[in-house]
Amino acid sequence: MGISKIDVFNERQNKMASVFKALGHPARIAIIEHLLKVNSCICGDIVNELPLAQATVSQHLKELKNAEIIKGSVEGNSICYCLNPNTISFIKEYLNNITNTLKNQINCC
Amino acid sequence: MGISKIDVFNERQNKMASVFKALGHPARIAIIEHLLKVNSCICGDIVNELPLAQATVSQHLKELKNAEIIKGSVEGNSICYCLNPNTISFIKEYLNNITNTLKNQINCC
DNA sequence: TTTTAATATCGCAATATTACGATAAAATTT
DNA sequence: AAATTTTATCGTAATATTGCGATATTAAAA
Repeated sequence: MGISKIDVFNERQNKMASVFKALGHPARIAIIEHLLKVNSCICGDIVNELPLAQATVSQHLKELKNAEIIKGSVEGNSICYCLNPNTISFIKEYLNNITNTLKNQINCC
Repeated sequence: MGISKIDVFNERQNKMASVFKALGHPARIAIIEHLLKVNSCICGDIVNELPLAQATVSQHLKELKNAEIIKGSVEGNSICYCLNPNTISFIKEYLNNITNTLKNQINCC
């Protein structure tokens, strides 16, 4: 017991959940906001920006990369990170669908 | 160790993370999609729609309610649930800000 | 080639989440 | 009032996440 029953949900549901889950931690939100703030790709100063150990930041970056929320490319002896606009758009589209469906809906609450 | 360091991040970051976290489980995505599918509020048949025990569904509903993603109101001896459009809009705005900032950004990845 | 710098991974402890049976609570029906 | 229906909560086991020190890896610099 206690194991997530991801096999009983469809692929889209699992995909959406995993993207949202990746966004569901303040450290990862902070990473995203830092990437936005510097107005370019980041090659190497993310660790210094966060009040977390290097190993921890690396783990969070990995999760954001797995969810394709950020992209990373090797640049010399550091790695450049930036947001993946495709995934942001993907989430926005999902939410737009929700909003559009809600518009035509009879709500009692 | 291992405890989330939510105290070192700002309020907005923690708020965003908690909303995304609430969306970060396929069962909760399925609940949301079911609420959309029936095209109205749901008074009582969520449990039968999901391949999960009643206690588990109740727990997921609670999390969605805590994150203000759904609203619930008592209706006779059942409870009516529907999506909270405000929270959906809140998330969309956050993502719009990201997209807008990305537009003016020099990306190297 | 050795040193340095930047990231990633391992291993572990602490904590959180997930799932569900059992039971409680509250309103409806009989 | 007793039975039924609906939802919430408790307790607990299984699993997942978080955080970090230690260590590995990889590339640049000296």
